[in-house]
Amino acid sequence: MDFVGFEKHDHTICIGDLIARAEAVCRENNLQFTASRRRVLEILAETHKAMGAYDILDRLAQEGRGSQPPVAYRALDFLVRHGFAHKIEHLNAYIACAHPHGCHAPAFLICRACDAVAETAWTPKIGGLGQAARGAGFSIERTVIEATGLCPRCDVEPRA
Amino acid sequence: MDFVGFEKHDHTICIGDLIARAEAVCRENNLQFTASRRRVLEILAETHKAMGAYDILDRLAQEGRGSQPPVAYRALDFLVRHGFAHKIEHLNAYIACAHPHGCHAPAFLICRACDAVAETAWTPKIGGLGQAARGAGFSIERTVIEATGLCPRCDVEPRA
DNA sequence: GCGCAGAACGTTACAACATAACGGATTGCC
DNA sequence: GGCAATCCGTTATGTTGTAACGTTCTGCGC
Repeated sequence: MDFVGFEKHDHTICIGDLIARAEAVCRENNLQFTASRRRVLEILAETHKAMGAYDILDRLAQEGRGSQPPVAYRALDFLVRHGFAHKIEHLNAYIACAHPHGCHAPAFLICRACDAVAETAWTPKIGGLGQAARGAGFSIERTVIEATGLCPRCDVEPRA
Repeated sequence: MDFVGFEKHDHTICIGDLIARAEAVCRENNLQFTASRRRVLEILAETHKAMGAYDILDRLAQEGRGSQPPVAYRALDFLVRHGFAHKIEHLNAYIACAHPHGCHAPAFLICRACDAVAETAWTPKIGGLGQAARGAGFSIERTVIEATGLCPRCDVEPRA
C-alpha cells in the first residue's frame, strides 16, 4: 500500500495527470467535463489539503464564475460521483483524487497540524471489515476510512 | 469480530449496561456524570440509530432541560470524549457506544435504508492501514471507519 | 461552614456547511 | 428545427456547529 501526499514531488505532474485522466474518462463515458467542473478540479488539485466547499466558492467568485453555494456543490458532486475527487467526512471538506488510475475505496491519513491529506488505494472489501460485514449479512456499498494524526513532518517539529 | 445492532436482542439490557458502565467509569475517574449528560446518553441508547444533535436537543427541550444547541453539543462532547458515544461522521450524527467494555477504535456498518447502525470493536491499529501508516511515518491518533450499505433485513426486502 | 478554583450550565448571537426550487441557457440527438 | 436532458445562476432556506459571556454548581482545603 502506498500513500500520496506527504512526500515532496513534482506537483505539476500530479495536476496534469489528474486533469488529463478526468478528460479521458469523461470523453469515454459521455460526461460533460464543463469549464466549471474542470476549474474546481484544478483548484482542488493545486494542493494536497482538503478544501471546504466555501473556500472553493470564494475562488470561483473571484474568477467571476458565480458566487452562490450550488455552483460549488454541483461541481463537487460531479467530481465526487465520478471519482475525480473525494469528500473527507471528518473535515466536511473535499480533495482531488490522488489515484486517478484504477478503482476506488480510498483511505486517508489526515494531519491535524498541517492539514495535509494522504490517500491510499485500499482493497475493495477491506480485509477484516469486509469479511466480518459479509458474515453479519451486511452488503457494503461505500466506505469511509479516515485516520487523523500527525504526518512525518509535524510529528518531528510541531507547528510546521 | 462481532457486531451489535442488527440482531434482535433485549434492549433494556443494552441500556442498563451502558448507563451502569458509564456511571462506574465516571466514578473511577472523577468525572461528573450530570443529569443532562446521563439523559442524553439514555436518549441515544434508546435506539441503535444515529441521532442528530438537534434531534437530541428537541427531546431535551421537551423535557425542559434547555433549548439551545450548546446544551446538546456539550453533553455529546463529553460522551464522545470519554467513549460513551460516538459520532458518525458520514451522517453528522451520534450514537451510543455499543461496546462499553474495553478500548476503542470502533468501526460502523450503516444501513442506508433503515438507518440502523452496527458497531464493532476494531484492532487498535487497523491491520493494513496502521502498518502502512507507520511505514509512511504517520502516527495515527484517531480513526473513522464507516461502511454504508444495506443491512440484512433491508437487503432482502427493500423499504423495510 | 467559608471561600476559592475549576467545571458545568443557560443564553445570545453567529459561523459554517448544505440543499430546495425555479427559470433560463446549453448540449446532444433525431 | 425541435425536443429532451442536462447544466447553470440565483433566491431562499435548512442544517450543523461554535464563540463568548455571565451565572451556578461542585470539590476541596481550611
